[in-house]
Amino acid sequence: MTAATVSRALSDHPEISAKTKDVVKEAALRLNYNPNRIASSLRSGKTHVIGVLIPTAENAFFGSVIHGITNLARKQGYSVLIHECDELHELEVKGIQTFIGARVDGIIVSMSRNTLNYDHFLEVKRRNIPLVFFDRVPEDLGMPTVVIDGYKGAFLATQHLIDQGYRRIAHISGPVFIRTFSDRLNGYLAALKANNIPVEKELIYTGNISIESGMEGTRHLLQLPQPPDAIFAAEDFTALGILKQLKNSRIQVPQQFGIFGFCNDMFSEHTTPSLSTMDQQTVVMGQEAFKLLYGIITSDSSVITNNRCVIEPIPIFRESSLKTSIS
Amino acid sequence: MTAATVSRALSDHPEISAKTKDVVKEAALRLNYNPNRIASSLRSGKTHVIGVLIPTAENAFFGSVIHGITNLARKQGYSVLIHECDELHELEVKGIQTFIGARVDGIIVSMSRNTLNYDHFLEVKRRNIPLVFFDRVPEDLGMPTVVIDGYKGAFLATQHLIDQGYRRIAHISGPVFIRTFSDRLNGYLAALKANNIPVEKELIYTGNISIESGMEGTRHLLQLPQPPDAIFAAEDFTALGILKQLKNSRIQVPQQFGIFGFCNDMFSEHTTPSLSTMDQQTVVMGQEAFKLLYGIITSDSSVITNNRCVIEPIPIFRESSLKTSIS
DNA sequence: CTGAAAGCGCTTACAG
DNA sequence: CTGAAAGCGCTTACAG
Repeated sequence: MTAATVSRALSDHPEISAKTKDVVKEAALRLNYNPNRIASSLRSGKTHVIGVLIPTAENAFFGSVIHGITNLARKQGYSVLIHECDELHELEVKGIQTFIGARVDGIIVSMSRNTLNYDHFLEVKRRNIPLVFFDRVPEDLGMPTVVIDGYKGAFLATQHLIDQGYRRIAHISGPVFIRTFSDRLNGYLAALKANNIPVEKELIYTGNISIESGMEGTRHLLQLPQPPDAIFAAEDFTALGILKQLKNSRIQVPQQFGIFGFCNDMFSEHTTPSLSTMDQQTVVMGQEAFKLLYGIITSDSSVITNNRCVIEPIPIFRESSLKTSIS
Repeated sequence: MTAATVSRALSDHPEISAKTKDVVKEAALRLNYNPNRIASSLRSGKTHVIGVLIPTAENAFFGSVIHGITNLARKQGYSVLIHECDELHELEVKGIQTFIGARVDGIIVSMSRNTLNYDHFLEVKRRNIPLVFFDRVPEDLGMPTVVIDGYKGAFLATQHLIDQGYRRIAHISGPVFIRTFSDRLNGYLAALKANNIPVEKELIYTGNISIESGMEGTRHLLQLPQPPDAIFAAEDFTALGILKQLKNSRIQVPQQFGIFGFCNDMFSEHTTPSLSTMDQQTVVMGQEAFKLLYGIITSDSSVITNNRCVIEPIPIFRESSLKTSIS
């Protein structure tokens, strides 16, 4: 029996007899034979490895997305290479080069905050390596992406605060040059408009995604001539800062003041009061990213129609915004 | 110029002239040449890939350790393959087989809770693939491990509660058949002894690492004839449950009751009051695991002397245990 | 249904 | 200092 026959038997080649397959498989098991995937990859041109490039694994969001990706990947026989860029464009480029060197079958990326130059992604495209982005996606590159509907999430959050009877609703945003945060700002603005509430520019504070900026923004908003009685925060750390500052100022949440966050971070259900927020379905996001990539890898045609997946945000109503259920 | 010369020039082989190297490197850059690492691996027998096997990436602890591993690995030119076992022994075995098939240069493992059979690890050893464990390590396999000093952490936490003036200190443990939790239980017992405090069995409640079991344990302890006035919890979710139950029972923390947790989970600094806990230096743990593995990979001798790395726990004193600074 | 042969793209011992 | 040749362990088109 030759290596060719063994190879075919182990991969269930249709032209091999059942008897031969049995003999080969039994022997493989007995001898603890573990095929060399490196050799297989070199010959077949398929590595069954995908690369995942993220800012950092030290972050519940990305950890959760990785979980979604690897779980589905394993079921389809793919292994996952992880690279972190630590928000450095240079390391992002290096990660892509490593993936190309490893001849991965596809790449999933969430960009560094500091990436403005897309040459490395264009190089991936030039080499016809399937590429999917999630959450932090490049604009106008026409590449497949998975994102959360931040506009809708912000709209729903703001509408909820209005429905709960809050009258002046402020927004503490993140850096709005980032699409993620401008989307949420726009959703907030749209909800005000839909309720015929005039937009007041002084009620919009630009923060930087941190507890400190949440506190700072709150102090700023509270000393306005007409302070707000609720804040929609662009993400949960900001919301936590708002909560801390209101406690310092002895303002009751949610009775006197409402808070709504975004992200459903680990801690948000454990604060006192617990934080209302938008869940981003992070595991689903990872799964959808892999599905999109897998679809491209396995499609013979290079034309992918549905190349944009939008995840629904799920409102999580907790104590910080439920005025009516308390009063 | 032959492929051999190019290969040598690119890897800075000492026998190649500087001029040739320059020519080759310039051309490589100009043509966007990216060497095929698969072919290189097949020939050289080194993949420069390590495998990391964890229960799940959807957990801040493991995400943080991965961060520590990948950061150091990248600096040494290694890529990281991730596999999750979802606490299933079967998937753990599959992950090891995948790593062997991928011919990784080394493997880092934190075991599934349900792993009792070590055959897959012995197979790794038999194939002389360097293997390092962290946190959840097998007993008596004599393999290199990185663990936190849970005994010491528990001792320090208990001593701190005593020093703060708490008189009856209970312990809500995790499943004590797991070494991690028996170590912490023993550290608690040792601290009591060191202070001549008699051990009372009814003050030790066995929980299951959850908010619910923290609450349940607290209810149980509070209805004792002589209830405790402080609890050292084996980990932070349990500590959070304790806090929630004490709030329900209108018991003031830390004035009437002290709480000390373990792990320094994301949420623990954001509860009200914030939770005192033991930080596990998770990033350092990942770094040490990689260092240990790298040492084995690069050592010519297979004799590794220091094959056990013990990480110091760092006490984080927060509101839930600081009675004296308040009164 | 199975075998013989070529080849994936590198690296490296050997020769000069 | 550089080249020619072999070979890593598979897969696959071709032949029978």
